[in-house]
Amino acid sequence: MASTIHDVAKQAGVGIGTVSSVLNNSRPVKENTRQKVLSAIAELDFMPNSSGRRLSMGKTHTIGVVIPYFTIASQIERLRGAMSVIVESNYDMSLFSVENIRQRDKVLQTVPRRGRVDGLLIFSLDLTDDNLYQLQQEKIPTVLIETTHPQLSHLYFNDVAAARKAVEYLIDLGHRKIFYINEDLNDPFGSVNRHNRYLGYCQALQAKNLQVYPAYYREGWHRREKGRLVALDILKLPDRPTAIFTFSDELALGVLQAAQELGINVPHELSVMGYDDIELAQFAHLTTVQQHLFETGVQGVEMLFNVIHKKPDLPLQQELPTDLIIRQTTAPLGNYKH
Amino acid sequence: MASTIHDVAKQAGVGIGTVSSVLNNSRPVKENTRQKVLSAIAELDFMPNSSGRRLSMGKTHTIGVVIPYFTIASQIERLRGAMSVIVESNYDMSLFSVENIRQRDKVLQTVPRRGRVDGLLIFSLDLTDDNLYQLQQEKIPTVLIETTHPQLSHLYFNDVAAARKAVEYLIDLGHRKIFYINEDLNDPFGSVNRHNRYLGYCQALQAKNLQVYPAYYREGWHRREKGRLVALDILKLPDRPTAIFTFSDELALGVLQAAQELGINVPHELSVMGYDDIELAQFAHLTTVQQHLFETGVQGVEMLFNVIHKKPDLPLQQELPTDLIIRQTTAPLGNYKH
DNA sequence: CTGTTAGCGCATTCAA
DNA sequence: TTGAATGCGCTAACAG
Repeated sequence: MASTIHDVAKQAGVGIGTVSSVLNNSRPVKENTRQKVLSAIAELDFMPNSSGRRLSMGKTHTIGVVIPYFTIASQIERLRGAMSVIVESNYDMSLFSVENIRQRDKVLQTVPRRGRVDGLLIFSLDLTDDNLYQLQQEKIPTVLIETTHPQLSHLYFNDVAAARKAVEYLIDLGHRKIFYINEDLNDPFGSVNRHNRYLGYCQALQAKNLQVYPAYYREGWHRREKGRLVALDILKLPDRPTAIFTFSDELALGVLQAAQELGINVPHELSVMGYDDIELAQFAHLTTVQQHLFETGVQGVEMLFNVIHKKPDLPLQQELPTDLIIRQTTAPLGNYKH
Repeated sequence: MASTIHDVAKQAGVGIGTVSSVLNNSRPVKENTRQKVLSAIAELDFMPNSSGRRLSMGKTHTIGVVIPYFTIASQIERLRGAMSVIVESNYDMSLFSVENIRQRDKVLQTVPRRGRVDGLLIFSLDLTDDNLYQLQQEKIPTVLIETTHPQLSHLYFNDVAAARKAVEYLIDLGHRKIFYINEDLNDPFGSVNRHNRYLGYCQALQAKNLQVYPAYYREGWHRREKGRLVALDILKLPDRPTAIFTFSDELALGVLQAAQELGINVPHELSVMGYDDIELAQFAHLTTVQQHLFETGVQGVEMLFNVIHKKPDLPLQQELPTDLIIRQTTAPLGNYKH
């Protein structure tokens, strides 16, 4: 049915080696025979079978992208960035969504095999020793995004510094009662950045000689609704905060919703600071920490191509910048009486 | 390096045929030898090479998903739905983003080949005759979503009826000056649904004995910003509309933004009706036509599996329901004076 | 410059 | 019940 390299060879009256040479420019071919081959290819509408080529070359020309919590807007933004590079290369993108530990372990022990993908881009997943062992076994080029690992190439953010800068900004506005709503520290996929952002929060307070009150620390899940519920709780306190910093924009959007429901004016009665700068953040005029999500995806793929083609001895590591984006959910303390 | 079926056979002291039989349960194996094979597999941490299996079986166990305008929220929602099914099957998902005609033609003439994917899921793309020809040539199972084609399986919406219902709702609220902001009718990827929704708009007016004014028809692009610009234009008219219906939620969000800038109260001075029900629509309390985006992705993959496994003679076709979601951007006319 | 051949790793048929 | 041989379509080494 679909024609093969043999059909082309026969049609052109040459051997299959010559056809292959024309296809891949792998060795010089006399112009005359090249033309014969090319027209045979055109007549038969031939295109080399991908499976055959994969097996023969031992390459898949496929990049696997592993994404936890595919429902999160920030992950989609990164994916878009990664896609924009891959679509212009001659690689395919295979997508693996991971929503729980079972799926993570299944993906991490079946996907990184020769013959499956040439390289792996892993988003926001702290790897277990078992996971790492699997990767090392097969020597599959791997790049981590938004996580670090001493033995793997990665692209990471300085979460401590970024969170610290954000909270210092709130302090400089005059705020003293600043709550932090974190994501679950027991997340199955790891919580290094959760720890780090909290650390940044603490460092900011200490740098300004303010005390860290454990009572100002709360945890939500990564859904907007959770942020709303936690905020409703906090904002009903007799001595409620004048500012809330959250682990993610999703949580912050929930906080905004809660404030609206309680008739609390943002930013005059309450400042809200998010983290991520997802598309919705702009719509909600949310002050937040920008992660350059799209750009991260782009650079992740570029780093992965580097690892695949240049096979560096040591893992590549690169820190990415973050920026504070001031919008309209933060304001100086005391501008407003209620 | 990575072990092969031969290594396993040697380790277990059997032939490779036996190992293959154990792996695929393709023929009975004596329990004793099965155990020997299984423990050899465990010892060597063997997993069959995907490329070898693909070539031998002539199947890729990969579903290709083609998505135009990967930046659009509604497409992501559908993708999530599709992913939720594929991740639990033993298929991989290969993603192909298509942002322009060049990319569309490249993808549609290189991807649907044997050895590349076993099936193709195509979102929101009106196919050209050339595109169709490519698909037919290779007989690759294909399912279209949000487009129709007599010769291909597809999942579609009754855009005419849905738009009509939406506009009739506005009319029933008392509105008479109802603008429609469409997307570009010259979109390179096709405009059947753009035509259909406009048709529904016209039908609604005619059914209520109202006239269709060409002046009430505008076009934007699919970005929010475009919706905003068009709306700014419309809302400054001396005889501005009391209601605006848009092709997409993105456009509607732009309209809301414009109204806010001009100090026009929604819904009391202006009703706004979107289309899609993306996640943001809920956040913006936008009245809209729900497309069940996630569910569409789910059903698309299920239909594709049907086509792949049962090879029906005729293309499968299924109409999907749409619902009007009333939120807070529409209100009866005349409740408010300005 | 080009035709032939030997694998790549597997599933499967044919013998035994 | 099992081992050996064949072929999937291709690339690359080998030989001319």
